[in-house]
Amino acid sequence: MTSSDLLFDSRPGANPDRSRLRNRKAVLGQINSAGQMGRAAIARSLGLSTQAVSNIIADLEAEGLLIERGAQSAGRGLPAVQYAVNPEGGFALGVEIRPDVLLTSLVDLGGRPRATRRKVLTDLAPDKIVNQVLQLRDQMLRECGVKPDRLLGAGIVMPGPFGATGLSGQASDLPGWQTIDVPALFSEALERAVVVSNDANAAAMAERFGAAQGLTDYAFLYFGAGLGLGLVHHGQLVEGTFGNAGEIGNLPVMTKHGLKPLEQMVSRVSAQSALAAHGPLDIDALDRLCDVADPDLMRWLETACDALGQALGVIENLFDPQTVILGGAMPALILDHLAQGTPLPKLSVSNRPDATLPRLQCGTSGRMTATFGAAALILNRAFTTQTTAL
Amino acid sequence: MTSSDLLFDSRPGANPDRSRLRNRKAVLGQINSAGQMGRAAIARSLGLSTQAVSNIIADLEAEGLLIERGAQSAGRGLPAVQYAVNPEGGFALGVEIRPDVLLTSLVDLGGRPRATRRKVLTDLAPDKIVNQVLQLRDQMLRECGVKPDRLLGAGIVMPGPFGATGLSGQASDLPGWQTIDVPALFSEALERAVVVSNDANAAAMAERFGAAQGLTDYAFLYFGAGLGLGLVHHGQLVEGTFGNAGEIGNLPVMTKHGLKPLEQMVSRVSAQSALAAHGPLDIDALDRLCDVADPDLMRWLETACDALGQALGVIENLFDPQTVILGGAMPALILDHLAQGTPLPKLSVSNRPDATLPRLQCGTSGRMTATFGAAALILNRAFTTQTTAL
DNA sequence: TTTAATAACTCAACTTACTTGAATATTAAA
DNA sequence: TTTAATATTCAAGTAAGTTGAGTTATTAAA
Repeated sequence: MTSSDLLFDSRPGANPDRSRLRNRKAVLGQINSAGQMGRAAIARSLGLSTQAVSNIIADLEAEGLLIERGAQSAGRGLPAVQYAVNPEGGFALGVEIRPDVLLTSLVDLGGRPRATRRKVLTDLAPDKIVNQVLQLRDQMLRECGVKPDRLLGAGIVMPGPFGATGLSGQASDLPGWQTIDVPALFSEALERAVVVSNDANAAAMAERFGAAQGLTDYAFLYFGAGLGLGLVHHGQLVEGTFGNAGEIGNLPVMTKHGLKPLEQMVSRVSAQSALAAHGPLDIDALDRLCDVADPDLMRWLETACDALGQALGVIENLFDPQTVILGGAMPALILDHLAQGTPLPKLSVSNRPDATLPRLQCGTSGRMTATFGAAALILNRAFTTQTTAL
Repeated sequence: MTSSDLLFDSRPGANPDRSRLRNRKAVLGQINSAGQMGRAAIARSLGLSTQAVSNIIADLEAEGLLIERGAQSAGRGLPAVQYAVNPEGGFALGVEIRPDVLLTSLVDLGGRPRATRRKVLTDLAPDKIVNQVLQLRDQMLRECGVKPDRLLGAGIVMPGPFGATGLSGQASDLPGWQTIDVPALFSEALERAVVVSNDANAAAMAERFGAAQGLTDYAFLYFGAGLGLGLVHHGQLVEGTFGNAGEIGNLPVMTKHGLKPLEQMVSRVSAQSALAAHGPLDIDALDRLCDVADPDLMRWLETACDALGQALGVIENLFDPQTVILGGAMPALILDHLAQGTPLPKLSVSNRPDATLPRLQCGTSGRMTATFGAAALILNRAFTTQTTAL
């Protein structure tokens, strides 16, 4: 069994092969979310015998997916030999296709980005983009000295919503891609497992190696051009029937000027238009304005926080998440302001006197979070078993 | 292995025992959602060998969980012997505890209610209620001639939200139950598997044997005293960190009189208060008013439909469900009016030209849907494997 | 009508991966 | 120093799914 076999295969029926695969993922996932662990502790947490875990660890270590971390004494008894995920054990390619630009990343098994590329797009034709991706993949693999066979797969992020919906036909759509079988296209070209999702979902997955490490139920509010929501339930994305769950941009919120769509109050575009007097502003310009506490920006922040608070109430009451994470293509300073300044709704199931996690917090992977998240979609496949229920 | 072993045990690690259990559930679940199936077809759908399915079917049939339905020819080749779930094979107890009344049901493995009981509560003390439940269980088992060992488990429905939250302290709370370990309480008394959830979640599960048969992703809007939402993702409930997901009652909706909480516009209580001039109205009285198209009720319906349409937009855009189902303690006529009269939001990911399912429809299990659903929580355990991911 | 193709199903032997129980090593507490 | 607790490995045992050959029933073509 090679490491790329770790991905996919999730038919409902269990047989020795698939059980083995499942257990390997469970062991890796457990170690990943705990940082490091010993055989016996893993066995207990998974409900397996230590012998079984021992065998699996031997395999995973031989394949380079795990590394020994020495023994750690914890009270009476023989100290347990600790194992951790070997970041060098595998890599995932992250691809984010936007109407204007192609972003790629190479992320290691530890969730750390090792290389990134940014390429302005002039031709959106699928085969052109596939070729660019192949080139960028090779560049990044070479740059990092990674052997191609260590590449587990690729995650592709594309603008949603997918298919013909009441929200389609927006500026974010990629012309010429509507009728394409995207997973097949990339999977054939890359000869690897491929997962496709939207930016908010990918960003949510990226946080499994950041703010959401060890969490199983959380939401991610993603700032792209607009605003998207990524939902994680039991460690898996809630993508919806057609992959369009989390379209929160049109959520109506109350403002001084009546009801407005959320993303008209809370998004990069909304900030930019509130600051139109300053001329065209990119993210860095916004960052500088925030740094000097520009009054126009502060006013926008106030209205944004208010709107965000309303959205937070809806998200919390509908999902009851462990936490809600903010991130995306916004200056970290502004995200901080939002996370700190947003009024936490009182009428919420998350308004608990005994809460241990913050109800709203910032993500850890910065502006490229969706591009890294694209890769995290694949990494998640190595750490968990997908469940095709019913 | 006895049939009650079918429930629970869902540790992450796979071993022969658990794989067997998993496969048994998968076979049962597949047959249940398809109605009837042959060995080979099941094997294909689950990714198992026909031999494995054959062995499992032999066991399940011997245990009385499956019944043969004769051979069915489909093209060339030996006709496949069809199997269906034997409704008599197992039963689940449904218990709904409200502040004023105790409702119970006995539901067979086919999802059909076989007996119900309703008992006005004067004493809410946990031990008193447990005793009542034991009595009602025995009554119902006797009435239906069901042997006690055919009882798989019990689902308990209680008013949410659970734990101390910003929404707690409402009228629906059960005094004296806040600090109780409810699953343990009933599980010890009944000596059976016990699942606890809220009314909306239970109602959602009830529809797996009704309007949502064969569906894996849908939402259920439940009319109780207020309004609740049950979310089903990949055939499993999305209950949230503390079991409080789906608290949609406080969702702000726009009305002629400004923003109002959804359940102030769409709920039995809201209908009753809109019709206060008619004096106190129970569900049957509402039904009669609807039947004669009472103008006050029609006016209420109009505002309710408008509010419901807004909520529907939020649900659809956040979850992208296959369908949204309406049900609960409301007259069927009113539910029909709501399902028909609610404006389907245009700005929605569910607004698809090629949609095959209705975006909004009525459930099939009537007023007792939460009580039946309580039992369905258990039945669902017999047909699917829970996944404790990460 | 005969024959070939197709598909479902069973039997018996085989394989795989987990479990069990005994043995050993290491640490902390008595 | 002794005892209890815990981690780990080894070797044998077990359970469940797979494989491949053979049987039976049905459709479609010769």
